[in-house]
Amino acid sequence: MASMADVARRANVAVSTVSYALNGTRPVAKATAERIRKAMDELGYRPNALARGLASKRSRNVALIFPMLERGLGLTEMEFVSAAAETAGDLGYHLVLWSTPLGDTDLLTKLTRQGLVDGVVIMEVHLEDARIEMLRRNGVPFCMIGRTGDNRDDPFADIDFESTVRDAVAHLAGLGHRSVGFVNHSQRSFDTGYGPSVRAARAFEEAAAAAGLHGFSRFCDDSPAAGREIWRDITAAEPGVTGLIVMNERASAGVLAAILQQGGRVPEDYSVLSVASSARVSEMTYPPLTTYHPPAAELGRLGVQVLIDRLEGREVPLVQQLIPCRLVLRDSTGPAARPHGAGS
Amino acid sequence: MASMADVARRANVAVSTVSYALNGTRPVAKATAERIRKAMDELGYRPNALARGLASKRSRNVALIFPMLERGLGLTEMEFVSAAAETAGDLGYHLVLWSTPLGDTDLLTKLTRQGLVDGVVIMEVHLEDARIEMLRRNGVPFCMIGRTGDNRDDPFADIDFESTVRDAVAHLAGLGHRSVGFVNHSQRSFDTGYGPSVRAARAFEEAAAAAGLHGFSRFCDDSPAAGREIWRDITAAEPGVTGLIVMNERASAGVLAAILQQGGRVPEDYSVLSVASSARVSEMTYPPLTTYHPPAAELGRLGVQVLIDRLEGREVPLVQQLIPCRLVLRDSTGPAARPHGAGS
DNA sequence: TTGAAAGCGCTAACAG
DNA sequence: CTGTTAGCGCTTTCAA
Repeated sequence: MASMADVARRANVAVSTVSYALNGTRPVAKATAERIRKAMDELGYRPNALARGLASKRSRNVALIFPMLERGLGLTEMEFVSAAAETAGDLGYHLVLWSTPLGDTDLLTKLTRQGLVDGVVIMEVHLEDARIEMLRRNGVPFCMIGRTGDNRDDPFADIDFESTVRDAVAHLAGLGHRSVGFVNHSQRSFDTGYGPSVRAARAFEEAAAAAGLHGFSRFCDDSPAAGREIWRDITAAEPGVTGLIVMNERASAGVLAAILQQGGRVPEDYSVLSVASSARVSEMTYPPLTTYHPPAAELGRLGVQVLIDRLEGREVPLVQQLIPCRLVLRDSTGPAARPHGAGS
Repeated sequence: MASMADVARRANVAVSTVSYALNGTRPVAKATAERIRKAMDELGYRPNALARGLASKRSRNVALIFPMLERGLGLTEMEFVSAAAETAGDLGYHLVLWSTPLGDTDLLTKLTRQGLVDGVVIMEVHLEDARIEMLRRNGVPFCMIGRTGDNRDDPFADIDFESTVRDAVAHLAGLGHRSVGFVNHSQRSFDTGYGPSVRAARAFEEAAAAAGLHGFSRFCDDSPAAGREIWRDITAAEPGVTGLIVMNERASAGVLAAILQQGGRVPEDYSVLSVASSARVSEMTYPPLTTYHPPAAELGRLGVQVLIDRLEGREVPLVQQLIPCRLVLRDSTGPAARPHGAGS
């Protein structure tokens, strides 16, 4: 493997000149630069990333802190990771994947101190997140996907759950629905301060009240079975229901199945509107779900872009960006029917 | 950030001794070792990954070569990546994600020469794959997920499509189906030598013949719309069909929808058996799909394990492992009905 | 059982 | 505009 010294020798210059030419850190005469360039590709030279990092104290690696979740990762996460990796590459960085359990601050501290990465993008941030405090304390540059409750001046990119849920409620209200339910993630996710659960729950209450309709909420485990059960529960407790907003991808299939099984029709009798569910999954159900798709790729791109901007010391304003989900109409929503699934 | 010199000073030993103690590369007196250990955690010392890598010429990083596909990544890939990252971490390695277009050998060569990683796990290997040839030529240690056509002595882990498809055919044959179709990925995927498409197609032909049933195949683009279309095509051309094996996750929903739309019932009139489709997606359809689930996590684990074994120079036999998909019974298959969807 | 010292390949003063 | 040189923090000979 050709080293910088080899290149220097072949071009008849000092190694430093090669370095300067390579990084543009200092002006180099045109002729010299050309000789160096030539020597480089005759030798197939590639700078050694480790040596460069060690000397410059900048590895040009960033880590993606990637949750190990019991509930597993979804397609949204896949899109996110994919976009993050691509963006890092485009900006001349490498993306390292750190798969860590949510609570494990110690592991994160260890990883962080190894000097392998210049900063981190951290997923699945909770309202109170010990990991964020650790990063702040240790001066590790970071960008959050999601955000803490107390956040002030740390950069983040997150889904705008508030506006998305508001839009969803407005969408159903506009179709004439007067009694609308919200199916959230599990009670546990809410209790542990999982941002989406907490913010969406609050936003739903407010939006329903503002729209003057009867709104009610349910927590629901992330599984089709739980979705089926929650529908039974809802029809028992809320006989007037005609519209449902579901922010729980796995449960949504169960809800649809339960409705059909009871002889209900979607969307003639009930409208089901999915929130923050990936395109690939929403198109699989019967009927295909009208959905607010999460901006997964945008978030991935933005997260690493913002982080790298900071690392490069650019004079950038603090980025705290909220991106709403985008409505994709499919076949699960329509004008409200009379209650009790009486048909149209 | 405390360095090794700091630790050495505090423990009253030479840096080399600290190094030896840390790596167990040379015996160190018990008392000395203890003093060093103490100094280390008083200082919160963590060895610098770059320096260590530069000096030892082993970065303890491995890359995952991660395809940038037009058709996008699925949940199977997510599970795979997740398991790979976790395994790498468990073995004391870091996983770097290299998102590269399938054909881009040059990019890969560049990345590879930077000395950031000791080896690579490469996904989405095609029957003829220029990337593999490049890795071989440049002496980059690797482990394939999938395999080339000419493969001899390179390690790989792959889904056993042959046996899986054979099992799938046997499953339907056992239920009394005599006319069975196979819905593959796109014609293009087959033509470009995408292993799963090619191997499964061949395996289906053979298994159908061996089982003495009428088998026919169709290529199908990866989308629900294409799935719907293919079903119309099939019912027109193969009126006797009662069973379908679908190795195309996105198309499967379309197939189901088209069947229902034509008034057919699943599984009473038609059995639909999904192959290599993730659990999270198969459970979303109506009815939920009986599926042969891909061993994504196992492959991810195995891939990095095998690679790291080689990197550590362990005396390991060549691993070329095929893992079959695992049958999960859901509601889309049942005993064969009389043809024409006449019902039971 | 331990130390001293020469690099690993590069960057970034410092000096011309 | 270019060269010399001292590290970056570690591993690993060589020598004791």
